[in-house]
Amino acid sequence: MAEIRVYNTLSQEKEVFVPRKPGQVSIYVCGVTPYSDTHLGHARPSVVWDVIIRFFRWLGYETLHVQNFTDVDDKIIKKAQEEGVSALEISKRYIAEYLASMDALGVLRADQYPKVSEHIDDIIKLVDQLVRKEHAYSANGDVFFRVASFPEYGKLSKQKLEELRQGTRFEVDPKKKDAADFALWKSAKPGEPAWESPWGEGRPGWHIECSAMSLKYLGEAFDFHGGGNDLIFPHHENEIAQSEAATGEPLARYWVHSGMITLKEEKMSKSLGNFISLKQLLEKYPRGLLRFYLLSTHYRSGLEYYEGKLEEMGKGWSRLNEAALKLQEDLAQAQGGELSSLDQEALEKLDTLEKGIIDALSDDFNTAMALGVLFEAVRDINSYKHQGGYHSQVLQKGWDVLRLWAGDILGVLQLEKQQQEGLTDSLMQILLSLREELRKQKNFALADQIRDQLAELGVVVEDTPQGPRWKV
RNA sequence: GGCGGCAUAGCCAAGUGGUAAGGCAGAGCUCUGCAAAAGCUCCAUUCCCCAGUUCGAAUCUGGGUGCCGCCUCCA
Repeated sequence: MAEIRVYNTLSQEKEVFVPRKPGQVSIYVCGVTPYSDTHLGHARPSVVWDVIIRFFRWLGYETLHVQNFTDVDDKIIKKAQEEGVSALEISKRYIAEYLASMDALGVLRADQYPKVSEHIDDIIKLVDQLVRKEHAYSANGDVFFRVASFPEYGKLSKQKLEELRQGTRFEVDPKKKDAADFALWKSAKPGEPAWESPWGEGRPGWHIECSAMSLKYLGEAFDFHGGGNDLIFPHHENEIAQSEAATGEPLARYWVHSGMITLKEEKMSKSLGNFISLKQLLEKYPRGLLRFYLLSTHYRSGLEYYEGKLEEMGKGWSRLNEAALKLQEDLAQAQGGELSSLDQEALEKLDTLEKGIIDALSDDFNTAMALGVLFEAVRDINSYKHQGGYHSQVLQKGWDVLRLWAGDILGVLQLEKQQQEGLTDSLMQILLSLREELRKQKNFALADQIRDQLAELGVVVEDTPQGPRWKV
């Protein structure tokens, strides 16, 4: 089994991955607060973790993937009040929207999607435990985490407690004993969702849900905790404090954070109002291209989005996709027989390249490099065919490599023709065979007219030695 | 102000001590009725700047400069 190296935000170094339990990988990825449409920024961690999980499975690991929905939150409540519906109704709507978008992106479903609203008891128990251990205190129905009681506070974000106290830009809640303390439980305000608790009616603060739910579904010291790097502070820092103060065990072994998507060099976010809706992108671009774009840069780097970016990337992507598509067609006509030196050489190259892909993904999930190697494979395969190679073993190997890595693991291929009924296919067959007849009769004027008019509809016809192909 | 990160060709982007992957764009050629697709060749003596360590640095150290993120809800 290949050695996996992972950059751990906690140690700020690449570390060799050693699972908590041999052969098993446990993963908690912070999900979304469902109060508005899913945007491109949300797609990044989802697709990155999708690839990581697919890769681990290919390596033979059993994976357990938990992703939460923070469905009790100020923004949801506000939205609900604006629309005059219940908070639950809002979160339900946007959870469905989120899952539909992720399905459309080809992201595998998590094993569990725990919601705050369904884990109030677990949260209360955890808060209570922290209060008993004097890591937390109640004040007029609120409960705060006593940051000073956890000496390692700041270890993830590399913040010093003193700096944090000074850096507070907001008015400090006078009920807090320390400016850096944070709420575990908030007392109920009129008209807001509230639950009974030992401290009176109220609801959980942000952060505590992830501690409670990750503990419940994954236990202590699970393998990976992930999310966008904007969650490092305060969210993940506070999770660590809560969980580790309560259990005395590490929360997670490896902290993996993905970079932000920026728009005009500014972070894409709901609060800035500069987000690109995922739903809109999915209507406009193929799923495979979207994933190709998201995976074209290392997951920790920032990724710029701008109008026309997908079009630019589309040219490269379609070369990769077309190569796979053609290979699939070629397989039907492939020939067997003895392997020539050309065949032999091609097989060896493909073998080396496949190892390169595995190495790239093993080294901190370097999808950008894996894609680079896949392009080399495409060039080699095309070149092989250009030289007259047609051996089934080689074509099969090429197809296997592309299908597995570009297809099954990275998920950037789009092999099915998009939005295309069987009827269109049949009609195109008729049209193209007629055009072939015209070309045989050297009636190029008419043949070109057909091709040009199809092009106007967005249908591209290519005349190849194996006959005409078409694509949208 | 504190913390973290980044700076590689016109653009996107790998590369963490051994002499610059890959993609797009561009130039030439092959194939082709023409086109498209595909292939071949070319396209960074050089990696923001300045010092240093080293036989050797894009890669390590120190100092600049610029940009991004976090410190407030955020993927």
